[in-house]
Amino acid sequence: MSNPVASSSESEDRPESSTVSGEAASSGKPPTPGTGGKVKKKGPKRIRQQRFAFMTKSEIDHLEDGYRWRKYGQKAVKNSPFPRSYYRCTNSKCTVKKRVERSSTDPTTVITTYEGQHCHHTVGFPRGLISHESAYARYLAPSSTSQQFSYPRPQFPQVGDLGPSQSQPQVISSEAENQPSREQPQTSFQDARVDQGLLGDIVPSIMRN
DNA sequence: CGCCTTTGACCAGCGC
DNA sequence: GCGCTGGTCAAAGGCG
Repeated sequence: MSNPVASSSESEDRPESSTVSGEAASSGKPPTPGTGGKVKKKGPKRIRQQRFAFMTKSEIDHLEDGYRWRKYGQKAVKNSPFPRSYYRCTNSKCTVKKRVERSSTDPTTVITTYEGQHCHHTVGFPRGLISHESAYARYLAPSSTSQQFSYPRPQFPQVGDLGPSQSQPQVISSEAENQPSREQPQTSFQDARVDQGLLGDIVPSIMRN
């Protein structure tokens, strides 16, 4: 069985202590023209933002979540024939970023990683689309999400469990690096609430029919 | 006209 | 010290 979770967790489990987004420095974004130094200027220490990764069985790379995203980059990922896309919330006040990549082991599985938290509400569904990701929009929503998520163990749900129930995102990794004491064995992860609440949002009536 | 997508190049961090 | 990978920015083009 090809358990995409393994591969996905790999990408999230790796020591990317540096691959964090320092919106403070990033937002500074000094033009530094002429010399060609157009790349972002990193601060002395990047602050890890709250990350939230999950997998979704879908053929669509870019899933709607109620927010508007602007693609700002795409890179080929090693060990994966599929490129990774980088999205950023179009809201200038919002620094949330999103990475979308397909599982190399399961082309039908899309791994989405949210970084940061939305400082605004959804803009509705500009494209008239509703997707399962809307559930995660709630996660990122400032009004409904204050708790931090963290998996102390690499025990992620198995997508295979989904079976025919496709289009259901599976939380594969979530961490709140922002927390000074991220060592919270018993996090406030409302499994039940999340599970139920998510499913309710994940599979709206429109999709359940 | 405005917004979004695409592509190339550059830099920083990490590993060997 | 060098090389590789990941991540981000900037410019141009296309579409609505």
